[in-house]
Amino acid sequence: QTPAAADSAAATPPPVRTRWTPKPEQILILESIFNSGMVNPPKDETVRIRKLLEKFGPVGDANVFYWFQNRRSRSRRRQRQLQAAATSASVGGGGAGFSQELMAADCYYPATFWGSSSSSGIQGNINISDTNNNNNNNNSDLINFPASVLEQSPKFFYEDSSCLQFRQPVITVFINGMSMDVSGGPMDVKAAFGGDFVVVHSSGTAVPINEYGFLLEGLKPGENYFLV
Amino acid sequence: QTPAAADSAAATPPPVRTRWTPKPEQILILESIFNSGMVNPPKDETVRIRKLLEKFGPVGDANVFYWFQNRRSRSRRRQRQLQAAATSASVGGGGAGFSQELMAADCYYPATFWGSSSSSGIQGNINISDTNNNNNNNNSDLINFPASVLEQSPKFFYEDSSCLQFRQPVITVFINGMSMDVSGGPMDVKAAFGGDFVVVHSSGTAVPINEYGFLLEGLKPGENYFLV
DNA sequence: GAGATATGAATGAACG
DNA sequence: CGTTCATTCATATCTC
Repeated sequence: QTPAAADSAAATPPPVRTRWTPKPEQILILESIFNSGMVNPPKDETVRIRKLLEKFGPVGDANVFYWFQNRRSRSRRRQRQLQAAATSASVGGGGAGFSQELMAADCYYPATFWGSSSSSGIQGNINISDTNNNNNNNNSDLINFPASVLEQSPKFFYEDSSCLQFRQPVITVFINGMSMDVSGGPMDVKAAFGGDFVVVHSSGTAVPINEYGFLLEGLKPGENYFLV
Repeated sequence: QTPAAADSAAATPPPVRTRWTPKPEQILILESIFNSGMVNPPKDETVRIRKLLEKFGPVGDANVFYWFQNRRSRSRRRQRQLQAAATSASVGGGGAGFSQELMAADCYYPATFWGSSSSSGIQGNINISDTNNNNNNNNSDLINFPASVLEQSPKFFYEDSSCLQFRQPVITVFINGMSMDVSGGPMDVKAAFGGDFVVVHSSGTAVPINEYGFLLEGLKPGENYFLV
């Protein structure tokens, strides 16, 4: 039953969750299975797991499947992240940021694929989602712009130190008669001027571009060009 | 679900989760990057951004990743919302070459752009994850830096002198009859003009915007536009 | 300081 | 599997 239903609104007392929200007990079970090494349960295992989980609340095979998929994916990502973090050196400030999750060991498992390669239906059953989205919540969500941000204007950069960023010289040229500052090196015409223009020098010769739309050479400071 | 309540433990032992609170300077930087068109920075870019932000306070790659993810999501939703609100406006129109395209305001775009169409490979999309390897090369012989990486409104333009600089050529156009300097590349309409306008060229055609409310292409120097 | 809002973080569900 | 989207949760921030 979709919210549509035509009839009058009002109804939506039934707290229909569009997406599965695992109960703490379910998470505990899933977590322990995962941590035991079974990070990628075959289909039949998935079904068993689902049945186990059902004792604590509605859940479908697909939910279990997705859970493991996400768990593997995110666990691995985190692993990589901090691996990389270790690689990168110091930098003072050391970041903040990351969340908890102590890092359940990501122990890989032989990997038994189920269902052959990929997808193909994960199985069609289920889902809790029986529907609906509902929600009458109307949240307004207007924009926003950190007003406070605009106020405090700071002077940024002025001190650099570790930022190997190469910067390209900015030169001043005349485009269609107007003075303009542009990158001194080869540039992406479309990105810079907003369209696939042919840049023509005042002498009448067009500035050559490569197959990607980049100027092969930078413009010459103080010269006049036209966008055609 | 509240962490409490669960008899047995849940999956979040550490109840104290302090969240990153970006400094005004950091927000300004992030906003300018986003508004410049880089709405979905690849992993390496994310790292660079994080390093830049670190000058103003502790921050991790994950924070940057989440920031862009949330920014895209919320910007997109907002855009969708007001597009829906505008749907009621006459749509088809047929012919008169004028009003017709006023509402063509929303042409979806692939999503990761900023290299503009063809930039050669800088873009890719990855995220925090990335794995590995790859990236071998880096000898770009062409690209240097996405030209579209920049700064957006000429007003704030911290001509700094250090690293990473986001700046795009500024062009002069006429908006509602007034001469005005704007970013030459794709820009965030709302951020630039202060409202969700449809930018109409003097020829009567509307300048297309993407799902985030960004102009797909920059304005043309010296041309006349109207905000509707 | 309770309620409303802005927004960082987390995660289920897809897609390719 | 990596990536991305849509929601949801939780907290920082602001207001009266």
